[in-house]
Amino acid sequence: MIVRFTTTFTRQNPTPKPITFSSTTKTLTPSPPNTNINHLKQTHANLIRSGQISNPLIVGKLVSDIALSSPSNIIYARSIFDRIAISPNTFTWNSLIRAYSRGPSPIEALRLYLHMQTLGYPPNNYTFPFALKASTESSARAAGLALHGSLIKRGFEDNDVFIQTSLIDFYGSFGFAVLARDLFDRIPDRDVTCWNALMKAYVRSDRAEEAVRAFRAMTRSRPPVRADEITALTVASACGAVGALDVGRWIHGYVGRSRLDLGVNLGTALIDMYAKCGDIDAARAVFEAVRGRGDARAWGAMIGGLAVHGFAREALGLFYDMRTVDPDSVVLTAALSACSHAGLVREGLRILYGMREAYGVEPTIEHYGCAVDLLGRAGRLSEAFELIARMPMEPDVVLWGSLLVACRVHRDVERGERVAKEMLKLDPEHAGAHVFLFNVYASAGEWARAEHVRGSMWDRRVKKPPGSSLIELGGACTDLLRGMRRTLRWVGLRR
DNA sequence: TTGCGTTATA
Repeated sequence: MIVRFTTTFTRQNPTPKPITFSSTTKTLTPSPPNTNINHLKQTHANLIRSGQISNPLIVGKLVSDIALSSPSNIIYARSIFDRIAISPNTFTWNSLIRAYSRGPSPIEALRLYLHMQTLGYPPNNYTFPFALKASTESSARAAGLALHGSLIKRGFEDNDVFIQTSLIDFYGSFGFAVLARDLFDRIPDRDVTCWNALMKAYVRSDRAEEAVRAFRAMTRSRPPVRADEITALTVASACGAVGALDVGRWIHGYVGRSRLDLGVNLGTALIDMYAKCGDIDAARAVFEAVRGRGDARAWGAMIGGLAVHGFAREALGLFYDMRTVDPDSVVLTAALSACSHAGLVREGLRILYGMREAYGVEPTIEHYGCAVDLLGRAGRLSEAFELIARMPMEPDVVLWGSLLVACRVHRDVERGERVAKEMLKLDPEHAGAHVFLFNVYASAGEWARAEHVRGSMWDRRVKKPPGSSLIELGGACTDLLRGMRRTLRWVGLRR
């Protein structure tokens, strides 16, 4: 195999160029993997010819570039790594750990991290951000905590902003906003990235108001820290989460004023923010500015936004308008949800059954869930059950949950009871399923069974979370009760 | 050689 690359290469390029691929491959990385990997294979061949394959620094870069070019190439990279005749250095280990941490099996990065140490290679300051990323990606909380301990012992906690940012992200991803904040406060020279990580930590801990507050603090900090696209995108998603339309509009204006590039990523975040805050016209306007960029995510945000605003026809029109962009799994979910909201059963089922062939997207449980919701809302409950029986995967609580709502709306007590019982098998503490069963038994006068359900709720300490509504008041969102109190204070009816 | 990144269902 290697020989074949070598001959191809020699025929095309009799005089191999000096090894400058570190800069060329960097620019190649975003291009489609098939073309990219051929270049990398040539580079690999070239290295073998020139004998530089035994240079650990150069091989490390090659391994890294191949592994990062596409997740499917990690195996190829690994095979080179495993064959390095002389012992690999820490750089090479880091490169592979980095690649795995961003690929489909980040846990492999943690295995390598342990492995390098059993072979006597100590991790350095570059190793920890990758290993922490791998812990975050694979939800390996214990591993991340161990890494934190290990890096403290090695004295990296206080003097490396990359490691500190990775730690903020790690704790933030588990919802430990206080720990993230604590780490952040101890960073002497804060750059944009660690501010961004802090804001993201707040968003992930359901404290989006804090994220917005942190953003304001960042703009006022000394020395000044300039916001970048990721700042704007994170703040926009925070605004969407709490419905803070005023701040959302302001960040949109800020993007224009500070000449930040409104690329697809930022555009997608703004579309979603406006849609979630109820300003669908503003969402449409942003979408028009970025729709030509050929990114399925922007389309997904727009189609989904239109669907929840009741513009199902427009959403589907947009979906069928996708010519140059291939719909991804999310776009198809959004299209199905549009059908669901508009009661377009046949259209939705056609999308579900045709998606593999038409778009090459394998239906997931989310797609089946939408279709079950679609049938359920339309009152076609027996068909919903048939679909569940035919699915290639086991139904989850979310899927049963949408069917339970449908059973309640269409007053199908018998099926509802079955669904609620299935849900309690999967999640014995599910509040909604308990309440449903209780109401069914109580309204049928079956007090013994109703009492039994109530007892089980008591034993499991299941509590139905109280419903609440949100309103925006003075640029921030509060729950309705708090908002009303504030309003009453304003008009002088309350102190 | 490094850290932060948006979208969907219920």
